[in-house]
Amino acid sequence: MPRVGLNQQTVVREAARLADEVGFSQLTLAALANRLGVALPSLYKHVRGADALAQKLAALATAELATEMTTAAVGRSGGDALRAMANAYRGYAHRHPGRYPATQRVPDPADPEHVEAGERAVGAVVAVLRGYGLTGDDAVDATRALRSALHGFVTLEAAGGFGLPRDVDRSYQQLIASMDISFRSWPGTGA
Amino acid sequence: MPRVGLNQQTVVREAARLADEVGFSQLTLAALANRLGVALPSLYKHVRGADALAQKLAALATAELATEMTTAAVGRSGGDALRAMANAYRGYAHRHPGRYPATQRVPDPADPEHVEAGERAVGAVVAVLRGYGLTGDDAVDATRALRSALHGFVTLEAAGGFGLPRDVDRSYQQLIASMDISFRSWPGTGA
DNA sequence: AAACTCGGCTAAGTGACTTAGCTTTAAGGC
DNA sequence: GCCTTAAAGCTAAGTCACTTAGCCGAGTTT
Repeated sequence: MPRVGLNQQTVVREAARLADEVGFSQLTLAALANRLGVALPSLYKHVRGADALAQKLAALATAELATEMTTAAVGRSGGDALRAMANAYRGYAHRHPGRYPATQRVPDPADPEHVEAGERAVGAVVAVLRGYGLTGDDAVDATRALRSALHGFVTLEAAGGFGLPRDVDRSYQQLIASMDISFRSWPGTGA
Repeated sequence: MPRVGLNQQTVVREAARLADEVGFSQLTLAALANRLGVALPSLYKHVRGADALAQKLAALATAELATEMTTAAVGRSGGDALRAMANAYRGYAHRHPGRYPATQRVPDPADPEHVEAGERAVGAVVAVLRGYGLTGDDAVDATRALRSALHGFVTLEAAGGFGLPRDVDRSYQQLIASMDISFRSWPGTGA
């Protein structure tokens, strides 16, 4: 039997592609093995199992998302940076519907790349909020608020929770605009 | 063999209890059958299968959540109503960690009770927003924003995405306060 | 060329869901 | 009070996904 020449990276990358096609919850080792042209148990030479694959996929997707968020915000500030980053966030979820859910997995402390990717993602948000003068506790609260809003919107949208998809773009822009207003007069700032 | 005397309602109610104990994703027909004192295939006399059970559980949980949201907001208005409803929302998710994820399933058009429950939940939000003078397109956008924020926060919190759980309560109150500010000067209102 | 590593394989076991088909309970008609 | 019958329970068996064990040959190293 000729060797296919897999390694962990090729396996995880193909898993990401497959997840985007069939959905994260439909990602199965059998389908992945089939796609890679090997028998299913052969995958265990490269990943420790289904859960470990999901974790590695999370690390990959989180790193990609963090990069796109950072890139979008660079060279901008305030509402401009916020809009760019928020649109990058939702754009990633749209382009990678299978990878996005993976990013919600809490980083594995045993995987430095995963931890670093998570820190970069949060760091991108914190950097944007610093442009609003938010630091310390306020930055923590505001970061959580922004993450909640973005993640919640994208998740509900993906789940089909918004009825007709017609005006979803506009609703998202309004959400961003409302967050912009909130951050300018953040509750804890003046009081 | 004496009959246990199950029906669909008892099965779904027990599934809800079990889900709260072991988690929605760990809810299994085998465990449920064991809990009810019957063999696994016997459950098929009452529910059509695992997916149908999840849908019925979604209908139950959505109805409960809608009731709690409505009850919390009744007799209040503006920021008062918003705070009460938001706290009821998160409170339900805390008290019923297994049922809450079920509420994210889009209502099954073939299940009138499920559809009605979903409408009541959205109706509760819309009613609160009417207290801010938000109607029409603005109400649609604001409803989506509020649902996104609440759902996103609760989901990230449940997933352990907020690091130390110490100040999560305060962050939630700040989120609500920021939504209150947003709704008072909703982006689309004045412009 | 021999040896060794390692990436592939087959075989086999577990747990979850599902279907098919049988049995027996319990209710209702006669 | 018996007989019929719908339905609630059961066992048996099949599918699918994940996992482990252990074999074998390809490719590299010496």
